[in-house]
Amino acid sequence: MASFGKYIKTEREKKGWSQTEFGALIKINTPAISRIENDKKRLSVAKLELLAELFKTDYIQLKDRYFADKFAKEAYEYKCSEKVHALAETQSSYIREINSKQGKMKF
Amino acid sequence: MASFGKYIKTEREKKGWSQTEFGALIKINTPAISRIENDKKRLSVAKLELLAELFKTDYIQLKDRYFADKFAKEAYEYKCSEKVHALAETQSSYIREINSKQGKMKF
DNA sequence: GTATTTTTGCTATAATTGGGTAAAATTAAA
DNA sequence: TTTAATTTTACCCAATTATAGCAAAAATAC
Repeated sequence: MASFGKYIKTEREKKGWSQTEFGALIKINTPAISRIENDKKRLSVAKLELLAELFKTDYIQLKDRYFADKFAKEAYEYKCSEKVHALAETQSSYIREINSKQGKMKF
Repeated sequence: MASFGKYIKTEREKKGWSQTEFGALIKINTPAISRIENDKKRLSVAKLELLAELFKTDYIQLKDRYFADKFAKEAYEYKCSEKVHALAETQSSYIREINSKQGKMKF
């Protein structure tokens, strides 16, 4: 699976939009689009909903893809072991569990 | 598996250190230790190596634990699906693959 | 060779973060 | 219960990180 940036590039091209046209739709200027597509900069999370609409794709899946890419890059940057995502999975289950029992999150 | 903050608290107590004593060793003041143990703030990544020494534990494993906690919290905060970490795993493999083929990372 | 599209450099500003001080609250000990 | 030690809260700040924009260079298409 390609990076999130490459995914955006591919989908944008499928739609036949230039970076400038696409940028106008999602309200980001052309240089920023370029940097996003080349994974030099990250699309802000706030734009994901609009992005899903523009690409006519499922928002939740898009968000998962976005964060998966983010986590993978961070894990790579900090030289985490291959086990880190499995551990994160365990940790997520734990968080879900304690938050279904008691009410709130405290972090 | 408990949060990273609770892990620190547990290990600190095993050593019989007060937050202040532990803080002196790791060079962070007492209130900050409290916030870290209660998952209100995050220990800076730069302290992980020293932390591993103090706790006499493996640095790589500690780092994995730290990032697993970070990823899990972020996934929870943004309401990612349970699939996100598995996706991240796939993404990590992809990054490792392209970086063993070509030389550098560009992100 | 010109026009369109994409990328790079640089800059300004907003947001986040890790940690600091002082003081309040809690817990333990006398 | 008073005092002493420990932990937590409220508020603040410096430094990094992110966002976003313009101008101009580079690349691609026509």
